[in-house]
Amino acid sequence: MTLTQLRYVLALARHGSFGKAARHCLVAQPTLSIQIQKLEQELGVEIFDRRKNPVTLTEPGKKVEAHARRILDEADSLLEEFSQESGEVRGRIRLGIIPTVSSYLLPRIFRKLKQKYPSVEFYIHELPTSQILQKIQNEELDLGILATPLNEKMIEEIPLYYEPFVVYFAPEASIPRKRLKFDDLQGQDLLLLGEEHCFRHQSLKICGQGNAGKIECGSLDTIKKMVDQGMGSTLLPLLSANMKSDRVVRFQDPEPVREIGIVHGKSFYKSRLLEALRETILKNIPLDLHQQNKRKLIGAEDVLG
Amino acid sequence: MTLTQLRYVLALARHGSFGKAARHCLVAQPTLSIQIQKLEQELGVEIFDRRKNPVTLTEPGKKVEAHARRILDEADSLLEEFSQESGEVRGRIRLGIIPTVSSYLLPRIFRKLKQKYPSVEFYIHELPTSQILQKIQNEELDLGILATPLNEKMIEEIPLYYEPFVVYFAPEASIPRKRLKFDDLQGQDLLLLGEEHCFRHQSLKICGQGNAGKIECGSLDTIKKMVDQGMGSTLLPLLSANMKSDRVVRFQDPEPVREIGIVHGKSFYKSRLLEALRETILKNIPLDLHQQNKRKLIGAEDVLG
DNA sequence: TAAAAATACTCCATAGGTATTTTAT
DNA sequence: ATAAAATACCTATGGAGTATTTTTA
Repeated sequence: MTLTQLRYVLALARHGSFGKAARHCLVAQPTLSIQIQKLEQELGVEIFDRRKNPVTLTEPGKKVEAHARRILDEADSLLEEFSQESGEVRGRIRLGIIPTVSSYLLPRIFRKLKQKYPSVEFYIHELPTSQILQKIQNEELDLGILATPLNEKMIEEIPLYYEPFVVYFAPEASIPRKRLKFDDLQGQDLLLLGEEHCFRHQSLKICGQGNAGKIECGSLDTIKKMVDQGMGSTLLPLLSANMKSDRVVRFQDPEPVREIGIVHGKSFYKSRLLEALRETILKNIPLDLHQQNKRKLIGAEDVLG
Repeated sequence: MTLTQLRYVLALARHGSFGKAARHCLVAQPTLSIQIQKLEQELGVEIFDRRKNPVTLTEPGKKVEAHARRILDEADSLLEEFSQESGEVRGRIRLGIIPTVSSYLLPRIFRKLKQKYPSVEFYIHELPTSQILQKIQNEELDLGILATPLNEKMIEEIPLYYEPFVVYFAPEASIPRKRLKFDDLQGQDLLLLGEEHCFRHQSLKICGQGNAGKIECGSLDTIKKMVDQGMGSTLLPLLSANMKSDRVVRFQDPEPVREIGIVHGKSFYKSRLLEALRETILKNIPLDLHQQNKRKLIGAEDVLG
């Protein structure tokens, strides 16, 4: 039994599929498969029911998972308390990041990143998805943070988190219920970002092509101000919304979410930097964004901004 | 960080020396050294102060140890709950065991051993130390359980537990105090086992050669009966004594103990069987025999029975 | 017939072993 | 001078990778 195997158990229990769990653990699917098998052999129990989809914990599996969680919580707290990132992380990293993530994610992580990895030079470019991909292939950028999955050959994806779409209502608007149903948006006139933003296209997937408003804005902050002026309502990504406002309303399950991931070219060596970045991000966003859970994934394919 | 490394931390903290800890972990000393170093590197802390003798936990080291204990407790409880000993342990084992251990240890473990490892044939021979060693070298026995350390070349030793010597007083005897001092035995006429028992020689190390009694017995059970008849007092190994009797008295620290260990010839492959046996024994003796702690070790060298 | 898990193999990092040197008492 | 820890070097287990086959919805 190894700590790694236990981490795999948690990941598989969370994500319900060997492939997804493997991607979240930054390993290949067979690696995770084999390690789970080995643990099952050692313990002499089937931990997962592979016939079900998504893959489910068996009854003894639930006990194993509970133990694993306690073990890893304790282990992580030890690593937390000390943990020197041994070989100091250094180097240069050129990062592309889409605007609807950038303004709300970077403030949460930038300071900590700088102080934890002072020997890393960060170059950050706020760009739409299409340009990020292009620059990664030209090796003008090392990493991108954007909405996934893209299913682009030549691009490696690593999922980061799942960000719910929320609705931001105009001051006068009547709010149908505390947790919106999917249909509640039909007929609403929504304020949307311009064509170059993938968030616009994802929003349209949610509310239907019909109600694309006549106004297009350049940034979410502009949109929010216009909503405040009563010019209409809009969809926002959760991290950009003021969740304390009673005009910000979430959806019922299955809540629509977008997946935010890190991408890199095939040539990019899996550096400690990537793991450091990923870790820092996950530590500084609300816990419930870590997993997809029962939420409905609004894909990013074919809607590159 | 691995579970193994954490086990090494606990062992080293317990035993205070890399060599001893390694023996208790069934690995070589450099193996343990290196793993401790690696963990220290990863955590960026000195866990142990190697200048001290015995090796001591540093301040941060104490925190690491506390974490490690919690992690391993949880991990062991998981393994306890399931753990299939995967590749079934099978085979034949010829075990020699000295009489002063045999009668009191075997009843504690034999039933459990049989039911946990039904495919193992146990052959058990109650013999004095010298014969066990001889038969191991002739490959007539696979393992021996006896008092260690022996420092015999050609014989591998693995420590098992540390068994206090206690005094069993005759019914009329006056008992000097609740916890005896080392000197309290001087002048007492002790009943002792015959020459062939190493326990006799160890007893004499404790009470001085002077007071070897005139009576020599063949077994501890005989001795106990004679003590009950008022023929004198004696020393007993803790596991053979009825600790509820108020005529059984322990020593103050540093309490004298004998080390009981498993030995085997160099050719004996380290089988799962050995580990199984060791584990079963440790699980079925009082916890405070597991470590030497502050007790005074009465060696078995030069007093082969 | 796709999508996902399992299998086959190859590779390499590293835990573990033996022999030896260094260090501290 | 002796005992213990560290170091050097080797071996081998097993974690991880890619490519492929098997399975199931």
